[in-house]
Amino acid sequence: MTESALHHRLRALNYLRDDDFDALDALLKHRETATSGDLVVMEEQDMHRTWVLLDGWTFRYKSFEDGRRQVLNYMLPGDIIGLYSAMLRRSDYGVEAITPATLAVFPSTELIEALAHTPRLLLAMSWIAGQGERMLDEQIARVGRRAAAERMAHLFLELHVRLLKLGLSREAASVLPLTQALLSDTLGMSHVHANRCFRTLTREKLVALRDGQLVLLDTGKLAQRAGFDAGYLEESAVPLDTVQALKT
Amino acid sequence: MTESALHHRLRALNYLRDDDFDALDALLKHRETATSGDLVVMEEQDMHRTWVLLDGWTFRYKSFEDGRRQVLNYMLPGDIIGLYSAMLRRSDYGVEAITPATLAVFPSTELIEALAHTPRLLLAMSWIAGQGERMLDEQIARVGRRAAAERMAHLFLELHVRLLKLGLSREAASVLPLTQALLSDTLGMSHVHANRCFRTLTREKLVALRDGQLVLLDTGKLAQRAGFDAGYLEESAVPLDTVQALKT
DNA sequence: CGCAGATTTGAGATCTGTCAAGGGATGTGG
DNA sequence: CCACATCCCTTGACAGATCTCAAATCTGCG
Repeated sequence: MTESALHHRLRALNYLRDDDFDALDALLKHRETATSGDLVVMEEQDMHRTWVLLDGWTFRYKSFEDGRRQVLNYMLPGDIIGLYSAMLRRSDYGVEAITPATLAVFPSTELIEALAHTPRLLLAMSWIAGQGERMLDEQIARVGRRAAAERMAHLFLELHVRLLKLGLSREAASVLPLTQALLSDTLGMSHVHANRCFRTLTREKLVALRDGQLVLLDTGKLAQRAGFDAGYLEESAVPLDTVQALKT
Repeated sequence: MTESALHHRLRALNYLRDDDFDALDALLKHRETATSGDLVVMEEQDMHRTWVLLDGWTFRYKSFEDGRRQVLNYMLPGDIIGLYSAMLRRSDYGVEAITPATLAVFPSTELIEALAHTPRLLLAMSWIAGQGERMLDEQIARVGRRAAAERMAHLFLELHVRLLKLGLSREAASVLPLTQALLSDTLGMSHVHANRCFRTLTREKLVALRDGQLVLLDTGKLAQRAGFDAGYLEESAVPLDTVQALKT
């Protein structure tokens, strides 16, 4: 089994043991693939499964009866989809693939069982869940309290930093597989206004469309433009005394 | 020890045993009180503790350098503050009491330890975390994709339904301890506009200010006004097969 | 009484949405 | 190869929503 982004992320925690990883690997046996536009999770669908995104981009969203849609967050390799599936009867959200994607999928009950027997893995999963919640917090603040163009620049930087941490991008720039319609649904604005904001950033030479791809040109200036502080993305190690408690 | 809102909430799950509750009670020994306006958690503060709100209202927020502020969610009795504290070095958010409040407080490491030894409690806590995330999701959709007055009506209903479930309100109406400034920071609008939306709802006889208190007059019409669907607040029981996995 | 905080309102500037239309790229079927 | 459809990006014009600035009222409190 190849080393997945999740493995890499967990290994950085520096306290999981081989048998913890064995328990994880046992979950990740079954694979699924999705192509761009495929639904991984349908809204209102019964959720008995959990996914680990191994490769590709997906996003989680809610849609309204009248067609409006709100993107909640983006999931990149190493992210977990449906961590709470075992606890929730139905999903309130949908998950769709942006790029071709590979996922590991398993019954949520198996996750619960695994966590119940490997407390260090439990700690690690909680840490991942905590990371996810911090990004949801920031999405709320972004949509609620930032100006439209700053919202966009801020989102770009969040994704850039996440890609950097995953080794999927270079320091200077990132390429994002996002359409302006998707951006507008993420940032809570019309697609026309999303285009206006994007064009503004383009004229400022901060971003560009090259061969139909969204390219970040100057992440430093973007950060300044957005008032971006990557603190909420820091994957700080767990304090040692917390780990001590789990030396079974 | 009196039966807390958290106990009541967990008891409704119908699968926790006495020893699970014992483990919980062991955590809840130490109490804190806060008065209106007190900070329970400071932004940027080191977080080694977790709180269980026993009584009163608090809210969680992020603030910007320039004074802007975004409320992320409201916490009512039975809610947990800092569930991920053990994993995160610093808090990215603050927590402030709206009303006089009583909280149980304990080192986050104790929570981890307790969860590692009582898998059913782990499942229950994950369930609570899942509830919390569903409300964050809805807050994103509310702020991102609803019109201002609908945002407000929608928030009112979320709080009303939560109060109902807690037995802290009557079916017909609720009284909310929120100022319009706080509402504006929750809904992502200026306090002037919050007032205008509120006045609109007032003129429609859906809400009122009585003796300085925010009163919901007609939750049925409010729900219609907001396109409110309480589905995301349903605390559905865990499927039986999930629980089976934990019959140790 | 004076002060601080909360609510309320008006006026004008600015932001954002809707409607409408056009262009470019891509893919499919004939 | 062309005709056509589809999807995405782009722009202009106008209407409507929302923000900022400013000021007035009210309440509770010391």
